[in-house]
Amino acid sequence: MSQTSSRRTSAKIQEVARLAGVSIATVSRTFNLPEQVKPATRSVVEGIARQLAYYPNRSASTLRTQRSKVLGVVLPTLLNPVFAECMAGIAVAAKERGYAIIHATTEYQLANEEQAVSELQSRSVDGFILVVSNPRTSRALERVRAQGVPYVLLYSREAGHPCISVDGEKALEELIERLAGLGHRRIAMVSGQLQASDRAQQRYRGFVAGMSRLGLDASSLIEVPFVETAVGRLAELLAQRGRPSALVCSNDLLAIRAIRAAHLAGLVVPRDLSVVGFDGIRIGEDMTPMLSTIVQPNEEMGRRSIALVSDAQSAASARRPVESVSLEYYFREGESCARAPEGYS
Amino acid sequence: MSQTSSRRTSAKIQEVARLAGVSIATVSRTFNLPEQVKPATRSVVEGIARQLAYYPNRSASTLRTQRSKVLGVVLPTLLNPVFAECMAGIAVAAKERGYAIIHATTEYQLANEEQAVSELQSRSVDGFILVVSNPRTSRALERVRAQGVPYVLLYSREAGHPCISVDGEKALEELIERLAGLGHRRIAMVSGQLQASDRAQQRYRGFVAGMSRLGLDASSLIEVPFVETAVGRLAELLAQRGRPSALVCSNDLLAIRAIRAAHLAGLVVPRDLSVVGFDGIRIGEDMTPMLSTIVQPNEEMGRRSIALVSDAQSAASARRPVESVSLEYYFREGESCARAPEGYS
DNA sequence: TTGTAGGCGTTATCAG
DNA sequence: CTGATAACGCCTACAA
Repeated sequence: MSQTSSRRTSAKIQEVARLAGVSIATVSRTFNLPEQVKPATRSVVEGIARQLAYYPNRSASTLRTQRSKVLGVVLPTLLNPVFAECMAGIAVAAKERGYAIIHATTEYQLANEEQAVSELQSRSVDGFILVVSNPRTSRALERVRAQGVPYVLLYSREAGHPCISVDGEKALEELIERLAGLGHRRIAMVSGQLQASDRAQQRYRGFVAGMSRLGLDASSLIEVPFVETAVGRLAELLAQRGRPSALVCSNDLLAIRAIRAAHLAGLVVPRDLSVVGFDGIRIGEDMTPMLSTIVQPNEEMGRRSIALVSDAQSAASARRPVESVSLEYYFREGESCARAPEGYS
Repeated sequence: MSQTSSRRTSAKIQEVARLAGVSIATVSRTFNLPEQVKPATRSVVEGIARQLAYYPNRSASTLRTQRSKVLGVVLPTLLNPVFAECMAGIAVAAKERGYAIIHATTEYQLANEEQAVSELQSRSVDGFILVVSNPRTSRALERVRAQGVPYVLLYSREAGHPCISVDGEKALEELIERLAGLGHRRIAMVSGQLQASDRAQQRYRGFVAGMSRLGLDASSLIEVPFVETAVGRLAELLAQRGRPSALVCSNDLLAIRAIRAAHLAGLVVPRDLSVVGFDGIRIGEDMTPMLSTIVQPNEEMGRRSIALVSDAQSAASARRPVESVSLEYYFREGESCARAPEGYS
């Protein structure tokens, strides 16, 4: 009953060594450098270890080797499925490579970025995976570089940093072209605060470029600072005459809200209004109408990020030129995007 | 340029001690037992520490104190927003209390539960927050108890274990009553694999109880083993005559898919079919129709779980009777649930 | 192939 | 209030 099996001796490795008739060094090697241990010895040690349910103490090992086998992940929030999906990919790949993940969310607050990095540094993570607001000005990123551990930026594309992303600018340009092909002329972009995210800026640039190229008015930018308020604000705008026939949203969460706003404004999507998102969150596929969107391989991005930092980890010294990865995106047809209404231009 | 500031001396605490003119013991105390250090000394040390950007090495501290200030979280997946929301709550509360989180997902695979726990144990977490398939048979849970660290079960309700949950059984019973009040007689329950989750079972029991109490046929259980296939399967069923007028889903993700299935079957929700979910994921509020559902306070549940284990942590010895927490749920009206079609019974 | 032993950075005990 | 000093459990030259 009383689980007071208080072993004060501890040092289970000693126990294993004793029972196996070897030194603790050999036990250690059995785990870390098995090939250096005679097979016979090894299997004895392994047997005993299993019996005693012994496994090396990670803190001790970390202290000694200066390697924690923990990676730090900093991202805005897990409440946006795009990051949850990304995290899922990260988790899988990390596990495969023997890393654990400690994450911190910034809630889109710049101040939190730096704090998150500090916290993770104090946990002596071996590397960082970061989704920052803006790589160019990020003090968090500075801190990471100062420390010299490997890192990779997710979703950003910034020369001089290892990034994993898709070309959002190009994607948006193509999207505009597609919409124009469907007869849309009045197209508005809905975005979160542009300055809060270089991803949003990237996509916005594509919007402007695409519109300009077709000679369309690219001035319709609807910035919704707080996602919570997006619906009301959008509904108002959509109720006005002269409203756009298509809404291009900077991310899927906004697109979903835009669809709701349209509904509140008495519009039917996609009959009266086309709405397209960006991110390709899975849940968009289950919605009705199914969300039309530009799909990024979020989980893969997560996986690749682990590959990158963990490779950099091993490479260590050879600080090569920084290798970024640009992945493919694609347009998911969905059902929230259709031909522009007749006589609408 | 070359960041080869290779300090071979390391031991920054020594440096701090030296510059502050004290021993490393005092430096340590300044961080851990500030009240034992003369204010004057303390501020000197703090100043130097800040200058050198010194912070205690966690691994060393963990090794010495046998406390990592890391908590382990095991949950099915982050791709279901219900767990992502929960995790968000966990993260906030953990941060407040100085804990970091390492999580592992099971992907609803029993085998992974135990492996996840082992992995986390090897990372010497100070406690566990678990969302397991079934507390009664969980070997993972056994392992945790064997180790003797504090833990708490999320979403489960099982005597003998500290649990944080809402009363899903009662909630479903009440829901049935509500639907009956709206004229629904043919009500079916849509669930994932029952045996894969005691939460689902709990809710199902409530469904049966509620139906029986009203003298309704409670035999309509639609089990969709793989969520991925839910839509197709449901659409088929909904296309048949004699279909239910209301669908009660064991979770919101299923409800969203049910709505899609209804659409594919040519039905309009809620005019032709009412659909209700369970969980209260936020995104349900942004959908059109807004998801009617039973809302659990997911983030709060996460927060409370941290409170529980971290308190148990400090209490340590006094193993009190196990205190579970049952939180309030509520029905979110939404728009996916309405009066039953005329002449439908 | 295996053993010996120093030290990773802290904390806690015990003196002073 | 402060200092000296053992561990904490492991890894890795270096020796054997």
